[in-house]
Amino acid sequence: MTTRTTTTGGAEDAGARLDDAVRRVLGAGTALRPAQRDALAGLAERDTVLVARTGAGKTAVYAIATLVAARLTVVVSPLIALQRDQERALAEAGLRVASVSSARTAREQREALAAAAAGGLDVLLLGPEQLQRRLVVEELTGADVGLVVVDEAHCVAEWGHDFRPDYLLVGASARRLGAPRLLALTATASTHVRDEIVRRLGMRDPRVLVHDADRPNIWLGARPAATADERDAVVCELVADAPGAVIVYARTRAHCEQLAARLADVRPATVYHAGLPAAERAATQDRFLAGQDDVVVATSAFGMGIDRPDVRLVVHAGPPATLDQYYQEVGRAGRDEEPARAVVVTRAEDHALARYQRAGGGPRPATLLRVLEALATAPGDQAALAAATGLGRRTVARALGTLQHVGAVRDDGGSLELVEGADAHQVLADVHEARERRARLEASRVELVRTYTDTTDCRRRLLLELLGEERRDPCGRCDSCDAGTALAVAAPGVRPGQAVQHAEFGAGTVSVVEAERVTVLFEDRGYVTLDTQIALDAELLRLQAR
DNA sequence: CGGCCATCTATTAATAGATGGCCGGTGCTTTAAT
Repeated sequence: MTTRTTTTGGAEDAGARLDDAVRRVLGAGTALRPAQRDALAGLAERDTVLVARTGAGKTAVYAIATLVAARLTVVVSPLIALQRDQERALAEAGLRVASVSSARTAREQREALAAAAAGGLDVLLLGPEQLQRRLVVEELTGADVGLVVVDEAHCVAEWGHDFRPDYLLVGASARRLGAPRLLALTATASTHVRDEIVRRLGMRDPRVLVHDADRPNIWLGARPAATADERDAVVCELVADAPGAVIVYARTRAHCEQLAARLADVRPATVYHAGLPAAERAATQDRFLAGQDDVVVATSAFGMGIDRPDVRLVVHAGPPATLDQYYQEVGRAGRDEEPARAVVVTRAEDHALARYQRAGGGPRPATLLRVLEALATAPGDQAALAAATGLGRRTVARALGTLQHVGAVRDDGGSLELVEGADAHQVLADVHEARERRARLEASRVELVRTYTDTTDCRRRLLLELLGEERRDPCGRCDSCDAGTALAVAAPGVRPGQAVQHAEFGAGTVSVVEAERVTVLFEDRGYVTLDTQIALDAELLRLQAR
């Protein structure tokens, strides 16, 4: 175990250290961008959520912070492929970096952890699952961890609940490493996703910095279709007419295959989804990134790490899962700042799939009871609980995430404990309540996608307000603005972020303001779209003073 | 919730239409067998 003491020689010294770190990471003559400067200032004192577009240099932020602090930074990253990219970039900047994942041999993993514990590393990259391994926890507990970075932090909110439950445990794991500072990074997050990131990671009084949400060079549009055939025909027509590189998003693997086959007459297209062999997926991605292929038809699997500058069109054949995800996928267009387009083509029935996929289930009450019993009689870590209950590790992780969320379980230095006085029936009731609330929120997020696809108001304003940026005027770069159907907002005083009280739905926050409608995020109901004038006139909705 | 496939039913015997059941996205991990 090594504890490094940093000599703090006043502000001048700190300033010099920062300048030196900036030079080392960005190269001589490159200045920090505003987003980077904001994030770095104050990171030493407070947990931070940084929402900034891809390419804004989020990696450089923690690289610089690491050099300034001269302590170990642990980076939680969702994909091994991303870890690999980051490792390369950080090594190029001269940082001592390693990663722990199943892509590494047991020996490499031990060496990386030993180096981390001995002060021989600047950055250690790993996935959330690794933080549940005893070996990893023990080594890192002895390390001098100053900062935990959660990269692609929207995964905490979007994947934790069902898909990758270990994401729900990242906050507790981070605190176990000696309560280091937390930095959450993401390119896109609506206000409620940001809130959830903060809550789930257990951040204390964090700064939430949002930069450059808008991508002004991307024209936004939506096209309705009466039938599936018409929808796919419109998609093909859009692809045929588009210059340069195109990404087509579909919701199912089968639909990807169908669309690619149909496109073959128009433009050659490759398919990308998680059902394909890893080697084929990698080859498809490489060919697209290298500019050898220009059209990819993909599910949402084609996402993080896709950074090709000259994508001219992103088409969605069917509605995206959520608007958060939509903006993330749209954001892969026009990274070179040249004009690009994003069009979603939908048929009303297509929203059904999203409703199904987001309904979610969560652990069954019987499963929760077994885990609760095991916790009462034999507390231990995740692996021990899996053995004690006879449940899979994944099931246990899911149950623990759920139980932590309702405050029934505490993660205390490697061992999980039942909170004193927790009553099983009460816990199950709390879980049920939390699940109902979540189901309502998820259902409302699906409806919000419909609000977007169906609006005749300015689409950009709608998207940006959801992401927490207020726009008063139509953007002039979407189909609604082109058609002249986007109107200035009629009801002044109803603004994004405004706290409101609704007669039936209770307390909420204004999320999106259209000309005649307002979408409010209610704490208990999720997103609800109301006719502004009617709601105000009937006194259903009251604006709260700040 | 809706699409798709297999099976069933009805009826101018090979095909149309109805019915029921199943499936749908995202990635880490680890282990067992070559």
